[in-house]
Amino acid sequence: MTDFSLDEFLPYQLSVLSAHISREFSEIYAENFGLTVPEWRVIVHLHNAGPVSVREIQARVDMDKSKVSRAATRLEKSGHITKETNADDRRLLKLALTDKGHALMKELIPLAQKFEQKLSDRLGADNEVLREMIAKFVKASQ
Amino acid sequence: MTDFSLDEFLPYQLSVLSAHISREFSEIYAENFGLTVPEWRVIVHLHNAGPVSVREIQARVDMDKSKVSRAATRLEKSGHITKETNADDRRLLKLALTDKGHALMKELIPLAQKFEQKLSDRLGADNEVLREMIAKFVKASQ
DNA sequence: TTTATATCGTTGCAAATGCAACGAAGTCAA
DNA sequence: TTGACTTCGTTGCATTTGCAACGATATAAA
Repeated sequence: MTDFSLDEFLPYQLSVLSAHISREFSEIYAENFGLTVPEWRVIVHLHNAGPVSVREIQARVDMDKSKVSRAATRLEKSGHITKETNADDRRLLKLALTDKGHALMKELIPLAQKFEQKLSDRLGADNEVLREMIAKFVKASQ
Repeated sequence: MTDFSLDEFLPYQLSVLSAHISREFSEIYAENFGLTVPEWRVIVHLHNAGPVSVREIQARVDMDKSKVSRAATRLEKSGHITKETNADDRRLLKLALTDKGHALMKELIPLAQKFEQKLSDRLGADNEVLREMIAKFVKASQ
């Protein structure tokens, strides 16, 4: 009988690891701010990149466009972003943070940085090497 | 304005990496055998561990019990596993692979090993170190 | 025995998901 | 200008998900 251990299967390990860490972090911003993961990704990207289209976010943040669209709708309803049509190309939207959105980011970013620090502590001596390797692996897998 | 890059945020990187690799692999067994990820996890665990309860799988395979239960129901319908009640404790189920289930595993395991090899090639010199570090990280995060 | 409490697997339900299809808007060649 | 084709964001739909609640069974104390 062929032997095979799920525990040592890299796709499985990565999935478990990612799920645990995502949940750990999302509990922070879900509890405090009522955000979902897609909303978090959209709002962070808008904070970094400034006003952009749905298509732009979709490409940069690894989410289906319907997921982006729905997250953007919720963020608009909660007053964190605005949606305008791009005057140059009226197929495109221009999503942008509101003042309320910026204020939210001002609270969220320190929490994210604190969480990053927590992960670094958890990794100890492996921290930098592991991060570099994962970054390389991400690129090689895209 | 505080700066924060999603690209360098470890939870995000892990999520993207895990999603890509899971999809890459699931395309193999989804196309060829019509399995979902939860079904794959259940059937692999049964192959390794022999007959066990839903509770046992839930704990060992990092899935909610409802997910395990539904995957098991589908696997039973497709003839890959059987469900019996445990005679010693009639609250428990005893899930076990059928001959058809064993035959499926005999085909699937080589594909999984081939995929592992592909990932190892992709990782190159990082392969062993990264795997060790991830295993450690998984344990530290549980 | 009776009663209270815990555990097991299933199910109902609301929310989230991926995917395809859609209308609107843009492009470009005939 | 027309018509074919592409791209954008939204939406419909079937499926999956997480979570809580449930009945059934087991355990243990009164």
